[in-house]
Amino acid sequence: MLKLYNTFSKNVENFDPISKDGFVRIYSCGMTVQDTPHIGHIRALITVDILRRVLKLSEYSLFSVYNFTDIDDKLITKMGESHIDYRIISQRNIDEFFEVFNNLNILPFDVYPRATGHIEEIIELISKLLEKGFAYKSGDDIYFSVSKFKEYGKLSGKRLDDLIEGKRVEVNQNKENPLDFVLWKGARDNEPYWYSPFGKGRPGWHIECSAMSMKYLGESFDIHAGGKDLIFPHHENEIAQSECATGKPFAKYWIHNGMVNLKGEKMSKSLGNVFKAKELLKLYGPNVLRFFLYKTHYRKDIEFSKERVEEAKTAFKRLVPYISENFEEDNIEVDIYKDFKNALEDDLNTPEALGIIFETVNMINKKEKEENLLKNTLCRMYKDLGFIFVKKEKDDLTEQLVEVLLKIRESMKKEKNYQMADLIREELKKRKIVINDLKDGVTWKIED
RNA sequence: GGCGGUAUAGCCAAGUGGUAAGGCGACGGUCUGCAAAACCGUUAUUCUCCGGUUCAAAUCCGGAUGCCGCCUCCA
Repeated sequence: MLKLYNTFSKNVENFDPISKDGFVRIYSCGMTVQDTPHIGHIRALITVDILRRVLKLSEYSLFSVYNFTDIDDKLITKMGESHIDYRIISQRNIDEFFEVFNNLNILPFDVYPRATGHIEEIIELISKLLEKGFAYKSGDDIYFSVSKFKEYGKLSGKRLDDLIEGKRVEVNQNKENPLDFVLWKGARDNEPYWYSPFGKGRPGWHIECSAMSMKYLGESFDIHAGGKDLIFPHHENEIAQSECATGKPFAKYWIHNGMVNLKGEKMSKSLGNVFKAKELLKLYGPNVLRFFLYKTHYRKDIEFSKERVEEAKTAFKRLVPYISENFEEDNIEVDIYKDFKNALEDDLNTPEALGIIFETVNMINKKEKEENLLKNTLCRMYKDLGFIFVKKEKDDLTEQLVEVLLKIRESMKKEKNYQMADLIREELKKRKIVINDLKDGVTWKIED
C-alpha cells in the first residue's frame, strides 16, 4: 500500500486515486523560465520522478504534466535589461531545461504546457471568476477577491487576519483587500500583451497553473507537486481560483519537496555556477546527483555543499562494480526486494531504500547468499530508482597502449626498478587511468 | 509578530512504543616492493534539555531552547 504525506492534512495518508480507471493524474509545478535551471529545480524534478517511479511500482498508470510559466514580471525585467525578446530568453531556458531533464534520466511527462500557449483557457477561467463574483476589475487589472473564498488558507494553515496583521503585505491602491492577487495585469508600456475581453494585458502568476492543470487533468485530479516554497501563496491561490471557478475540490494530494540551501558559503560567482544544474551535471553526472538527493528524504531541507556531493560520489562508487544492464529481473532475493519496495511505498523513503542496497552489497562481499541472486536484486533496485546503466567504453588504441605500458612496468617490477614502475603508475593516473596491482595480475580502469 | 518544519555518533542520515539501519570519515587488519583500490573488523548503554504517561519512549503528552523555511519572486 502506497502511503504519501499530504501537505493538505499534514499527515501521511494511504494513497487512493480519485478515478478508478487505473490512471493517476499528476501536475508538477514547473519552472518560471526567467533563468536556467539550478539544483533546486533538479531536486523538485527528482522528487516528482521518484514519485512516479514508485507509483509505477505500485502498478498504477500515469498521466503527468510539467508546465512552464513563460511570462512573468522577471522575464519582462530581463527583456528590458537585455533588449532580447522574452520569448527568446524563455526558449533558451526551456532548451537548457530539457537538456538537464534528459541527462538526468527523468521519466517523460505526457504534456509540457506553457502559459503563453494557454491564454484562451486563462481568459475563460478569469471570465468565469468574474461572472461568479470572485474577481473584480480595478483600473486595468483583474483581481481575485480572497475574502470571497471562505476556505482561503486551508493548505498553508494561514489565517487571513494573521496575514493582514503581518508587515509584509504589499500596499496596492487598486486592491480591495491587500491579500487579493492579480489574475490579469493590464498592459504597461513596452510590455508584451494579449487581447482579452477585459482589455490588453497578460496573466498574473498562479492563474496559468489552474488553467493548464484543469485543461489536461480535469477539474479534480490526484496529485499536485512542487517545492514547499510554493505552498504560499502560489498553491494556496491556485486552490482558491480553481475551487471558486468549478465548485469542486482541486488536487487531492499535495506533495512538496524540501529546499536546497546554501549554508556558510555565500552565493559567490563560482558557487553560483556550481549551483547551476548544467554545471553540476558536468561535474558529477546524473547518477551521483540522484544518489546525493536520495540520501535525504524528499521532504527534508538539504544544506548543499560540494563535500556532501563528493561523499555521495565515494559511496556510489561501491555499487558500480555490481551493476550490469544484463540481469535476470525475476531471479531476485524476494525478501530484500520486498523491504526495498516497502521503504519506497512508505512516503518515498529513499534513504532507507539506499540502506537496503548497501546491506545487499555487504552481503555480496561477505558471500552470505548466492551471489548471482543478490546481484540481480541489486540491479533491479538500481533500475527502479532511475539510475543509468553506464557502459565504460575503453577505446581500442587506449587499450592497446595501456597494455603495452603495463607490460613494460611488469618487467621493471621484476628488475626491482620500482622508481620507473611507480612513474608509469603516476603518469597514467594523471590521465585518469588507475592501475590496481592485485594478487594475480594487474587491472586498470578509466576514472570518471 | 504569524504559519510550518526540524533537533539522532566527528559529519551526513533512516528509524512513531519493545531496546539505535545505512553512508562518509577515522582507527585496526588482509593484500602489496610501496602505494592506491578492494575487502574484513572497530567506531552512539544512547537519540537538544526538563518534566510526565507506560512493564517498556529517540519514538506518546506538557514545557523550554536551538536551527531552518515560508509569510515579497522562488523548486
